[in-house]
Amino acid sequence: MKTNNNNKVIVAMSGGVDSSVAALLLLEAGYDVVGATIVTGYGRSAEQAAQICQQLAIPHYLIEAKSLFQQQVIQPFVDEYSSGRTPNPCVECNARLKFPVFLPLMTELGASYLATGHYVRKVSYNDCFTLQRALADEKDQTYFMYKLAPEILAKSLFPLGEYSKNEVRSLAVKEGLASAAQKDSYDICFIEDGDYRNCLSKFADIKAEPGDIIDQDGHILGQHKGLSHYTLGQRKGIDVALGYPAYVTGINTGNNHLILGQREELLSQSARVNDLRFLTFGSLTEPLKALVRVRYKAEPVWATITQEDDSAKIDFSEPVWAVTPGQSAVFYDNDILLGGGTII
RNA sequence: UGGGGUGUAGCCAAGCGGUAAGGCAACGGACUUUGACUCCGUCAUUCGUAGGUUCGAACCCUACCACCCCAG
Repeated sequence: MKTNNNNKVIVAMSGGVDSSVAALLLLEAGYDVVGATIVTGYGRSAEQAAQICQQLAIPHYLIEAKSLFQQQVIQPFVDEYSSGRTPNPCVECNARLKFPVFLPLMTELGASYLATGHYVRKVSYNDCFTLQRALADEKDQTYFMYKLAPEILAKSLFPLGEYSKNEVRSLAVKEGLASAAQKDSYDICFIEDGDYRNCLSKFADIKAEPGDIIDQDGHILGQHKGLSHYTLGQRKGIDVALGYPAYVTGINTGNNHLILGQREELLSQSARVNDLRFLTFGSLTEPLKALVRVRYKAEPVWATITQEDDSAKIDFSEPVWAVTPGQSAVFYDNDILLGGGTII
């Protein structure tokens, strides 16, 4: 193994501002910085990342991961939609691809650390490493990171945790980095035109099978374009005018029905999750009271989490809107990430 | 066929002689490292058609057309 006090760090470089500045900050802090970019075949090309590395005078490596990406991210994404759930590919990508894929290179180069441009802070809690929400709370990305393996988290560095987006951007400008003016990336990275629906059929032979749109009482309101076009709580794109805003309240793959209803019908007092993960302890021997976020950018809600094997029941202290199977429920102690699970 | 009713944007719908509310949907934008939600903006020179009355009509009159209901 490498010496424990070497300060070689691999920075995951996307070519955007955030990862560029992460590399910059580590250089300034005296780390031995190496840049590396994952090639998935989607999203930004590696060219800009290479250019940034050149500017920073650091080596740049490419990591080929096309088929791994297909297998670990895209396929599960498609499968989830096929079964009427709504996947969160970023959570899976972080856990299964974005971080693990660097491990071989770390070994090869003898690097001690892996750094990314995520807005999160690594902290110790209960003698474990976990994440604290970013100082700039509105940019926080801990929601997407709860499935990170502890051994990977132990080696990770997140230089941007204390910075605001504006600070990061002005650092890039000040340094004259090529990414300084780069527009932020939004939406799923492998969806090119911003609409996942158009791509679903390209990725796999997912059958867009039209069917009935019905209300609570079974009245037919219209025709849907295939259940994978919809998610719980969706209002837009249904093309049904009821006189009041209508939301997707149910997706029934059994009879291929899309169920519409009023907003209030989507409130739930509890939820179940599986694939339970805790970063700060093994498992729950007694119910845990914690703040729970049911989606990225949602007000956290106090809840009681009761573990049952690999799954858990979550009882909310107040009704939560549109708890959606396939999405993640993430647990916090104030701003400390405790863990999470996939809503079923 | 006789009697009654209704025809306003994609859907629902106000308007009742003074120069087209609103809701839903749709579209555009903002927000956003998931899907969503939310927010902002846009959306009938024209009221089934053709005439007529009037200074002026979606609103009154006439005819025609369409649809609905009740009679048969």
